[in-house]
Amino acid sequence: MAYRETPRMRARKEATRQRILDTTQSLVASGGFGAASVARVAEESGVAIGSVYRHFESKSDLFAEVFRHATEVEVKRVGEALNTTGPADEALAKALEVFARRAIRSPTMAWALIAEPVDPLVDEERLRYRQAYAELFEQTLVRGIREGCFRPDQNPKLSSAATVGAIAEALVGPLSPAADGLDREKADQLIHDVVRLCLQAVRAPGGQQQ
Amino acid sequence: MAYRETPRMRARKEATRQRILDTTQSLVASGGFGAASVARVAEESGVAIGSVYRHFESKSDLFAEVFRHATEVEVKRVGEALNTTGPADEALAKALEVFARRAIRSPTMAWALIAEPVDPLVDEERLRYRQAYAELFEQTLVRGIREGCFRPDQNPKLSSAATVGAIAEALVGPLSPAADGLDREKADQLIHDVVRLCLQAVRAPGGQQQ
DNA sequence: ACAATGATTGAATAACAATTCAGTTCTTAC
DNA sequence: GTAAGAACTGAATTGTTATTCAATCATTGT
Repeated sequence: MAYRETPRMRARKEATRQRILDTTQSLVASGGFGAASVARVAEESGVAIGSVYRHFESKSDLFAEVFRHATEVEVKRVGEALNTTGPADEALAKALEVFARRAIRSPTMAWALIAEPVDPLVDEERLRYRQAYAELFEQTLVRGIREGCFRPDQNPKLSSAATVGAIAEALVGPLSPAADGLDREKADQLIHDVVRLCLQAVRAPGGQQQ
Repeated sequence: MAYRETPRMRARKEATRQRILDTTQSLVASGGFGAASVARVAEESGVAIGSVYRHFESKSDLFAEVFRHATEVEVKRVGEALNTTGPADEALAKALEVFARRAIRSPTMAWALIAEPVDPLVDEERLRYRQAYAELFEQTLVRGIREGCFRPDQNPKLSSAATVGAIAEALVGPLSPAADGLDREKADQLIHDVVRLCLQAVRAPGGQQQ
C-alpha cells in the first residue's frame, strides 16, 4: 500500500490554506474584493491557480470566509467596548470610537466590508455582519433608554443603522479626507467629532452634554 | 450633391439619443448601473448595439450623463426645500424629509447614486453630486449655527456627510425594511424618525425639542 | 526502490460584456 | 430615379476572469 494522509501533510495543507486566506485578506485590505482576482491571490500566495480550488470550492467561498473572519474581528472589538459596567452612553461612545478608529485606519477594508458590492454568497455574510452590529448597538440603546440617558421615543434599529451609515460615510466616503494624508491629531479630531455627533443624535434631551 | 443634415434628421437623432438616456435611466432605477448592459439598453431602446456608440462615446459616457441628470434633479429638489426664509432647523428638516422621501420611493436609484460602485468617469460625477449636497447642507448648517439653533462646535462638512450616510444606510441599506413592503404610514414614520435623529445630531443643546 | 495515491501545476476552456466595423439601409438634393 | 453620404445594424472581435483538467510532482508504507 502507499500514500496515507499524515499529520505532517495535513498541517502543510492547512498552512497553505491559511496562507491563501491571509493573502486574500491583505489584497482586500488594499484594494477591496475587486482587486483580489484568483490569479493574483494564487501568485501572491505562491501557489498555482488550480491549487486555490483545491482549498476552496470557488472564489465566492474563499471571499465569504475572508469576509466572515474579518467581520468577526470587528464585531468582537466593538462588542468588547460595549461590555462595560458603566453608563450606556459611555459604552456607546467607546464602541463608536473603536469602530471609527478601525475604519479610518483601514478605510479600504471598511469599504469592502460595509459597501463594496459582492456576490450573493458574500452578501449573506454581510447581512449577518450588519445584523450583529445592529443587535449590539440595539442592546446598548435599549439599555440607555432604560437608564434614561437615551431618548425613549426612538427606533433603536433605525438609530443603529443610521449610526453605522453616518460613520461610514463621514470617514470612508468620497468626501472624507483621504485617510492616508491624515496625521494622528487630525484623525483624532475627526473621530471625536463624529462620535459626538452620533451620540448626540440618540441622547435624551436635557442629559449632560459633553 | 446629396445628403445634408436637415432639422428633421437632427430632431430624430436627438429623439433617439434621448430615448437611450431614458431607457438607461429606467434600467438604473430598477437594477442599478450593473443592470444596464449596452446590449440591454440597445434592445429596450429599439436600436442596435452599435447605434448606442453613435450617440455616446462609451458606456461610461452614457452612464455619466444619466448620473448627472438624475442627480441634478435630486439636488435641485433638496435645494428648493432649503431655500426658505424660515429658521435654519426647519429648512433642514424639510430638506432631509425631501431627501429621505425620494430615497425611500426609489431605493435602487438612491443606491445607484449614493453607493453603487461605478467606473472613474461616473465616479467623478458622483463626487460633484456629493459636493453639491455638502455645500447645500453646509450653508444651512452654517446659517443655523449663526442663528443659534445648531451646535457651534461642529464641523459642518462632517455633519453634512454623516447626515447623508445616516439616511442612506437607514433607508436604503440592507437592514432597512424592504421599501416595497412598506405602506405609506410606515414609510412616513420611518422618514419622520430618521429626520428627527439627524436634526438632533446637529441641534444646539437646550434648543427646543420637537 | 517503488508502487500507489494525493497534491500541484498552469495552459486551455468557458462565460460574459464592451467595443468595432464591414455591409446595409435610409435620407437628401438634384 | 439616383448618387452621395450619413446612419444603422449585429456578428465578430477583444479583453477580462473564473474554472477545469490532463499531465506532473510529492509523499507514504513496504
